[in-house]
Amino acid sequence: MNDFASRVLAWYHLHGRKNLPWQQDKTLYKVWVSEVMLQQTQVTTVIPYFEKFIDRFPTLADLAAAQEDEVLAHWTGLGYYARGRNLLKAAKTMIAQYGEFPTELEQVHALPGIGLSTAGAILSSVLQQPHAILDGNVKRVLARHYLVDGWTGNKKVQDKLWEFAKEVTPSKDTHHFNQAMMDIGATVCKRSKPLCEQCPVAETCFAKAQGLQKQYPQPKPKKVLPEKHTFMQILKYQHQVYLIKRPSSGLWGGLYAFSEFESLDELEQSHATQALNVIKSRELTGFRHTFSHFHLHITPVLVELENLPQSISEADSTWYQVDEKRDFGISTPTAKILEEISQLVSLS
DNA sequence: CAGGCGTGGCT
DNA sequence: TAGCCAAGCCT
Repeated sequence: MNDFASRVLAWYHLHGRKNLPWQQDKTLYKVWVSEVMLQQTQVTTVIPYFEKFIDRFPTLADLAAAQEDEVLAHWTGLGYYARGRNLLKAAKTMIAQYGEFPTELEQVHALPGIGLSTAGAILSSVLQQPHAILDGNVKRVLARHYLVDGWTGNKKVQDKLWEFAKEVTPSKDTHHFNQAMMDIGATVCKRSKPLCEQCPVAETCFAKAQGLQKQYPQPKPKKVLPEKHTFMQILKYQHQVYLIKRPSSGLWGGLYAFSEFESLDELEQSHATQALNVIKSRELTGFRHTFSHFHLHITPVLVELENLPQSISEADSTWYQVDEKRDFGISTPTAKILEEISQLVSLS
C-alpha cells in the first residue's frame, strides 16, 4: 500500500466520521439514497430528508412500488429534482432486471442518476469493493496535494484528478480510505481556512509547501447570471388553489406548479379565454429566486374565483386544499406562495 | 462537452 | 451582502 493511503487510513480510525445516519446498518439501498441526495448538497441539508425518505421507503422494493408524485413530495426543497425522478426510475429497473440491487460496478453505473463516482462510492462503502471515487471533497484534496491547475469541472482536469485518485486508492480497506478522503475534504481540507496542521498528508502536499492552499482548487470561470421574470397565476376558489404538473424534463420537472405568464396582460387575457368568473385579482409581493444558472423575479397574482371552472380541470392538475397534507412535489417558490395563501385563508 | 439543473450554508 | 459553491449527472 502506498504511503499516502497508509496515512489517510491511520487518520480515518482516529478522526473519520462514523455516525452519519446512512453509516448505520448499511445497505446498498440506503447508501445509494444518501449518495444521490448528497450530490451537490451539503450533509446538514441532507440529513432530515434522508431520515424521512427512508422512513417512508425503507427498502428498494418499497421505492420501486412508489408513485413519482410521492417521491417528489419527499424531494421538495432539496433541489435537482431529476435526482428524485431518476431514483424511482432506477429502483423500478433494478427490481425488474435483477430483483435486487446489483453488485457490479458496470451494472450500477448504468442506472440513471448514478455516475462512476457514485457507483464506486456505493460499492466500496457497502461491499468493500476496491473502486476509487472522485467527488468534490476528493477533488479538493487532490488538487491541492498535487497542485492540479484548472477548474476541477473541466474535463481534462477531471481526467487528471481521476488518475491521481486511482493512483492513491488502495485495493485493501478501500471503503475506509474513500470515507476518509471525503471526511478530510469536508472537515480538514476545507475550501476556506483549511486546517493543514490536522491533515495526514500535509507533509507531501504541494499547495501547503508553497503556501498556495487558497489558490487551489482553481475557481470556476465566473459568469453573470441572466435575470428573468415570470408572473405566477394563483387561481383560488375558497380554500383551494389550482396546480398543474410540469413536464418531466427541464426545470422543476414533475413538480406541481402555478400557471406562468410572461406579462400581467397575458395573464389577464387568460381569464377571458378560459371563461373564468373572477371576483377579484391582485398582485402579491414579488420576490427573487436564484437558481444555479439564472435569477428569476416572481410576481404572484392572486385570482379569486366565484366558482370552480370546468374548462381547466385537465389531467395532471389538481385543486389543492392549501392546509391539506401534500402527496406531490412542489418547488420552493411554490411552497413559499402556498404558505402565504394559507395565512390569508386562515384569516378569512 | 459545456451548459442545464435547485437550494441553502458559509463568508 | 452577495457571491461562491456543495458527497454530480445527463444531454
